[in-house]
Amino acid sequence: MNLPPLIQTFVLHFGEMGSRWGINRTVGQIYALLFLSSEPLNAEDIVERLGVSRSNVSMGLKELQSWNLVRLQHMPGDRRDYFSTPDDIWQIVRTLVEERKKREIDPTLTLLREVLMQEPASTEERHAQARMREMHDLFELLTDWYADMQRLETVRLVQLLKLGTKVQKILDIKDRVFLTSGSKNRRSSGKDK
Amino acid sequence: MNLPPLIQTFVLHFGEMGSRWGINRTVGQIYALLFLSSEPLNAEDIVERLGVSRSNVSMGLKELQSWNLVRLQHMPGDRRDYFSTPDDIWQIVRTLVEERKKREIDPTLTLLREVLMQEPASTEERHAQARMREMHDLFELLTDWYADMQRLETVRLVQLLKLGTKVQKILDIKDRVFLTSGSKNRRSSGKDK
DNA sequence: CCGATATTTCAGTAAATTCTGAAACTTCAG
DNA sequence: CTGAAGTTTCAGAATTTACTGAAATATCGG
Repeated sequence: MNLPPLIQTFVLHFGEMGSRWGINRTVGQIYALLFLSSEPLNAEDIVERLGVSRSNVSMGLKELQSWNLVRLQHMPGDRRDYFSTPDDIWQIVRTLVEERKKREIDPTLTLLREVLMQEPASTEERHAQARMREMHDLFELLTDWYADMQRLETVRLVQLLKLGTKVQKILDIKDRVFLTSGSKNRRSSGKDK
Repeated sequence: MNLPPLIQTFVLHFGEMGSRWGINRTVGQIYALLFLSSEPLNAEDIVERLGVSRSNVSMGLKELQSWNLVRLQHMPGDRRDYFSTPDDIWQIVRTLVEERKKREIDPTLTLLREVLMQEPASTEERHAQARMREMHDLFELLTDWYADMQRLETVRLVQLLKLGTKVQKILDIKDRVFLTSGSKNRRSSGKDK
């Protein structure tokens, strides 16, 4: 591996982290390298820097493309493929979450819906179905919320995240403003440190 | 594998899903089984139902315990260990997120902070550091937000998630309410990097 | 169409992970 | 203290996943 120390540290770390996710070490390293690079890299560049085989890089890049995590581009007068990551890191997060949802959450939701349609044949199955419904409802709540968030512009999304639970206080204020006529619809006042 | 069809479908699915996360098939299956079960199971129960070796179950349970994802309990007059998952599915989510943060995000944040302390030795390293700072700031924003959410009671958390982006509208209303006197105390817009 | 360059595929191997059975250890009742 | 029941550990086997080099395929300028 042929990298400046600072970059190497990061690349190795992401290689290991990749293993914890479904992604393999090389794919993690390639992405880390592209993420840090100021200009797009071609496959041969990556081979040199990471010291892995050309075919391994080819497969890794294919995998990253299937995740929509890299941009493919060309340099004038050069027919090699050059790869880079989006400049906007939030775009990366959005894509990552979207793809994981597509591969993990959506199939699970489909399966849960199917299983919930069936008639339970025993007490045991009845209880299991109740449990699955809890999971289904939770997943649905989360994906609906996620769809909402994904729709926001980044600036607003960041605003909202920065607010954190302060949003609760604002909701209380809103309640007070709109409930001037003594409605019973009050939100209880919580303490948030 | 000796399970009612409905339960088996779910258990198999979670086994495969487990592989996509860092977790192995058996561990995924064990958890799925415990999650659906109406009463706690001992290791031998799990062996029978999943048809895997006793030692495999033992290791799987150890792994789940290290994630704080199972409750260990005892039945009167029986010295075998019985395992179950929390009744409250939100508790499971909280634990899962907490543990993943501990294993994946926190070490990465530590590494990023260390690397950001160093003096870049080249233009390439300088650019890489800038990139790492973007990532650091993003992770920090997300973990701060997460800490806030983790602090909320479940009922309130669900309220908030259900609101989704409607919260935005309320924020706008709040702005209007508080800016009647042309104050400059507006919600800050954009990144403050 | 040719040859030069670039990329992908793929079969075989290497490496890593998972799983098992046997042995070691622990706990507890008598 | 003994032995039965329960649990964990661990070395090796089985399986899965990752990686490589060589061959096949694709692309393009001339």
